Amino acid sequence: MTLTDVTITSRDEATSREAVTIVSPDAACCAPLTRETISPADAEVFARRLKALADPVRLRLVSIVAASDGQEACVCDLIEPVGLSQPTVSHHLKVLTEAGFLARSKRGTWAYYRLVPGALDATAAPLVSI
Amino acid sequence: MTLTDVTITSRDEATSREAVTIVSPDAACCAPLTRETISPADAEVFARRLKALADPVRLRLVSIVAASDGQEACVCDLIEPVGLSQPTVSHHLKVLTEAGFLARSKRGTWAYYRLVPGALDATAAPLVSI
DNA sequence: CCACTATATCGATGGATGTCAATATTCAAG
DNA sequence: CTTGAATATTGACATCCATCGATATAGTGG
Repeated sequence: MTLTDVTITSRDEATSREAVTIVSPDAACCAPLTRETISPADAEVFARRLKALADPVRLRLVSIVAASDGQEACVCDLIEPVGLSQPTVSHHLKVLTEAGFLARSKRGTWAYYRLVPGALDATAAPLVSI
Repeated sequence: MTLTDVTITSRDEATSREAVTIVSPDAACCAPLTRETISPADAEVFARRLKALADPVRLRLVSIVAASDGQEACVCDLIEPVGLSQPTVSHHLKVLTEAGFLARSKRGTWAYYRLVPGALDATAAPLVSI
């Protein structure tokens, strides 16, 4: 991403939120940044992924799927372990799928959710390099 | 970790009326777990930590602090970059501090927030081993 | 003590989210 | 085509959360 030096006005609740970037070194009066910071857009994307995981039920669902044979589990086998209603489990699985952590494949009447390889690692990696 | 009661008893008796379901000889009818799954309590704790990070503003705050000299930044230097009100920034910093990602130290009138070493890595680690 | 600055807390508010019951949809079997 | 089962979607509701303005608290200097 490109650096855009922006004179940040006061809190004029305008919509220019994407333009906030790191401070150029010459204007280092207050906070000398030694590295580049995450861009607002990247933070938004990353937060969305983390939010999909930041739920105890969804963490358990991912864990059960990951621990299942072939890293794949049927919905009917996920309802009982988490102890919630079928629509709720379906909702959580949808959130995880839309976030890229699970993938759905239907076989007959059953829907199987499998772990997307590398999805969890791809989310963990930016954390250590933040 | 403790192994929660993984009753792998299938719900086979549900269809015991007259339909003799043909079960494949490999007996992999439902969900054979090959590994241990996360406990509900651990999922709750982990989800709480992830939730503290799953916000674009907080991710940017952590990033700015991490990129600052000495991995430490004053509140007054964090308000402008994120473009939000001072109470809101203070709120986010509190959330991050209570979650163990930041630590606060007051010097004079100013409050400095610094990165807690290893906190991010400790959160990223369980993700890859889920 | 008083004024000023930096930060934290409080109260309110609009929007996001987790949950369920009811219903729709999809698919296999008769 | 009709029935039944597995799953997804919808609508409603309660709760949580990000944000702000107003205010309180703490620390510095006169």
